[in-house]
Amino acid sequence: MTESNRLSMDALQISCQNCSLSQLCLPVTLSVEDVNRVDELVQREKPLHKGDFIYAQGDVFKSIYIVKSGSVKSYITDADGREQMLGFYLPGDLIGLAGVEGNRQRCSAKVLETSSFCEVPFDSLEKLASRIPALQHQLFKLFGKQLCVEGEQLVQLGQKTAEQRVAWFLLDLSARFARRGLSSAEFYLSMSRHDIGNFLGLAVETTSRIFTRLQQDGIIEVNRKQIKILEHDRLKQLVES
Amino acid sequence: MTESNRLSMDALQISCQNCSLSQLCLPVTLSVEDVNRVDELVQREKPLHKGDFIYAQGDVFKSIYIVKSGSVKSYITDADGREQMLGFYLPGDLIGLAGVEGNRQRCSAKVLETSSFCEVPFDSLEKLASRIPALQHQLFKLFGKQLCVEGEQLVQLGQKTAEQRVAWFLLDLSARFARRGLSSAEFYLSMSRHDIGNFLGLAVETTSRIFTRLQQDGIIEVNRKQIKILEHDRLKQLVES
DNA sequence: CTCAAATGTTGATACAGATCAAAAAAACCT
DNA sequence: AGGTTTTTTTGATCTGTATCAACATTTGAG
Repeated sequence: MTESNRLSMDALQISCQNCSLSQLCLPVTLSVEDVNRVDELVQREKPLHKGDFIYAQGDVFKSIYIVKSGSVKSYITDADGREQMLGFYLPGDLIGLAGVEGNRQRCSAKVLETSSFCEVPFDSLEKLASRIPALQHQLFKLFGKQLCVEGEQLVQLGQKTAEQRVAWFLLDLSARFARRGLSSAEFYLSMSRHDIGNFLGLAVETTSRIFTRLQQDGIIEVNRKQIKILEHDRLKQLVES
Repeated sequence: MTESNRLSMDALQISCQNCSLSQLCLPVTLSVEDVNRVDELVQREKPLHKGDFIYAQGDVFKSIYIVKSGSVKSYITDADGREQMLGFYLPGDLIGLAGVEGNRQRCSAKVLETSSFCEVPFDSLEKLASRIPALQHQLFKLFGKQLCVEGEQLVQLGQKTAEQRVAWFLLDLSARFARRGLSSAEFYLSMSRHDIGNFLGLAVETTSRIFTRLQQDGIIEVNRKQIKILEHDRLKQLVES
């Protein structure tokens, strides 16, 4: 296959029109022309690798990003250098919205495994949004969704036991994989135990112990980073009890 | 003073044009005409009293609200009935943004003391925003700001000790009062110790003890709900240590 | 004004989860 | 492949904060 061939195939494959993720990041009835207008804004860079930054805390805010493949973690580093995980992002998820305020990225976004992205310059997107009401509405909804996600996280950190937090974490991921057409019962954790613990406000050791305990109880099966949920219902019970 | 007199004075007083809070909720250079267009959307209802709901979790999302006077708490009630405080709102603060997602209020907003509000129907605001780019931009920024606020909260809940959380809480309020032209050193807490504890992920007893300890250490002076910050710097040190 | 209910404070105790320590397992180099 | 580093697991101990209990204070209702 010649280089030009590959390029044209890529160009064909990569457009919002036929992107399987568009139901996640553009779940709105935009006309074909409108989708194409959005599509024209999208910059598709080379894939990034594990440990690479999409952006770092303090960077000038320019674009938002949509995960096309792979996964990403975002976290805040506070005054005394400690990190607080804010979230993990899967294909179709949007990253960087909080940056609008103050024109600076409020957190760092680091790639957990080789991943690719769509980059959308926010000022262009804004301009387009004021011409396409449905797009504007969609953007507001995406902001609102992010607020809900963080609200749910606050509930977890504020009230739940270590076991409940881990159970919630697994169920949340499970549901998110399911929405992407992947197995809700068996999946791979691209983030470290340390990251999971930090995200949930727990020490690494506690996180590890809970995984072990859930396995001993026959609720999940853990194989390193591969997780199998054996008893979805009991996991759910744990979270709500 | 006749009834009609009072009404007209109210009408005069209450407009975005001359509202002292507009720098908080509309901090953007909109033209006089544009501000008036926003103003036309604003519904100003009678004040609500302590314990009244602005909206309850699950209500259909219709409007966003700006606190004009008084204060408000917002919280999520989860499956097993426990509440998690999401935030406290002061004059100029916006409430209800998270509701855009799913068209339902994601949390309840309850009035902490007699308070008044501006209600802005969101669909009208959206329509106006697509005609006024600066307004659209401002709305995006307000969403972004809310995301930052919640991100900061996650850092607090995830990493800090009880003492650090209370110190942060006091400094945060202090700064917010200051931005409203009120004293940053002395203020009134309209929320209960229970609410503060819940917000910070602490038991009431712990919260109360920390207030006492901070007072014993000469850092603050507590008189029931009246707080005086004596040593702003030591408070700041606590948060960052 | 008086009593009941709600809110706040203080003390004693228990325990979940942090921290310390060390070994085991994986991942990463060159 | 072999050696180094990183990540994960497991065990022992410690501690901050929750919980339980009791009392004090404030608020609110009639």
